[in-house]
Amino acid sequence: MGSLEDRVYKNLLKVPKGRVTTYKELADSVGLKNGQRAVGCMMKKNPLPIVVPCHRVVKSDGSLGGYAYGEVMKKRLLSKEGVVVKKRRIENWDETLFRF
DNA sequence: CGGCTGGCGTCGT
DNA sequence: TACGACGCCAGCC
Repeated sequence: MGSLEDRVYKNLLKVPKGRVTTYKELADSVGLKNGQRAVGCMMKKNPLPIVVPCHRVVKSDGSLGGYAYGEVMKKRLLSKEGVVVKKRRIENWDETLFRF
C-alpha cells in the first residue's frame, strides 16, 4: 500500500462508469509529470483485472490506445458502459473525460 | 547494475 | 489531419 501502482489503481477506481481518464492525467494524479508510459506498464501488469478497470484509461488525443486483451475488447467494454467510440475515437470527448 | 521495451505524450514536418 | 522523431518512468532480461 502507498506504492506508486497502488495510488494509480486507487485513482483509476475514482473514474465512474461511462467516463474515462487518460494516461497523462493518471500519471499526473500520482505525481509523475511524464509517467504516461509507466502507467501503461502498470495497467499491463494489473494484478486486479476485475477490480481495476484499465479499459477506462485512454490516450490524450481521444483514441483508445492499447489494451492487454485487445482493442476490440476495450471498445466493447467501454461501449457497454455508455462510452461512444467512433472508429477508435471517443465521441463527446470533453463530456466523457473524467477530471480528477 | 546496464540496456531495451512498452496499453504514451508532445512537437515538428 | 496524419506520420515520424525524441523524451519520460517503471519493469524485465
